Amino acid sequence: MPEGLEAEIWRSEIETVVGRTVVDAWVDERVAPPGFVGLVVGARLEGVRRAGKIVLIDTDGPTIGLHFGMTGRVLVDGVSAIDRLQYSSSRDDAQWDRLRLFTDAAGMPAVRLNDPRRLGRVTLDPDVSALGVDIFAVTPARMRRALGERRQAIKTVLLDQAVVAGLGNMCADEVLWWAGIDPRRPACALDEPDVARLATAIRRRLPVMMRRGGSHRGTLSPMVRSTCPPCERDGYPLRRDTIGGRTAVWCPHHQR
DNA sequence: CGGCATGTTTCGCC
DNA sequence: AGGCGAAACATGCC
Repeated sequence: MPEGLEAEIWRSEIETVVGRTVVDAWVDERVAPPGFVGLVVGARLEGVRRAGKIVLIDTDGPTIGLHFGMTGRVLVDGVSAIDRLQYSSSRDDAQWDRLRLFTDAAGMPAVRLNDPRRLGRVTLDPDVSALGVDIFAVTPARMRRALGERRQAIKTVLLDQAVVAGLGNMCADEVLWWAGIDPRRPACALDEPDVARLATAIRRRLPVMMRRGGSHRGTLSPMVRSTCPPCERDGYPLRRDTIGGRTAVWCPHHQR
């Protein structure tokens, strides 16, 4: 589930608890730095930012970093903003909680990080300086500069968080589909119109997907990814390949 | 049951 | 040096 789009949705949710003070906290110590609870209890939540796929909660103490891995999600005051919007078979199981921040002594957690697969992490003052251009700040010029002369497949380069911060596997396939670019092409082989179409696809499609509920809500939905039906644009059968170790779904007819 | 999964990091081999 | 693939992490789901 979690790519930059989901992180942005959760960032926005967490804004509703800014101003409160953490009166108690619990964390799964396997995914957090030593001493985490002691450092955040008593802290006042002062703001919430996002850097790529990472949510950053600023306090009058340390900044709390939320990293979601493959299956992490956030619930604010007991509600998940995303699960209401999409079919989700995953249940709300407290045994998968990795972080709970309480702002009321006797209430439910204000912020919960719930992550069955436990690939997510909770960090303090995370270093985000190596991240590339954010998904919501992409322009053709920045895209060109970010891609550089890299010879790797464009799909692989798009997933590199130091190039574009916040794109995940599903969104990368989606924007390449919209831009009509073969995911296997070397990034350095893209010409100016290619880069412009790619930047435009990121700028135009990601907000649409986010309004619909996130990375699952593109043309290349999970169902489409698993069944590879005819391409919605031209009817040619979609194809599935492994590129850079990740599954890529694409249309060999219009993506060139 | 076998295989796959929205992510990241590490290790070994060119 | 840098690119690349495989493995590891951990567990639910089809």
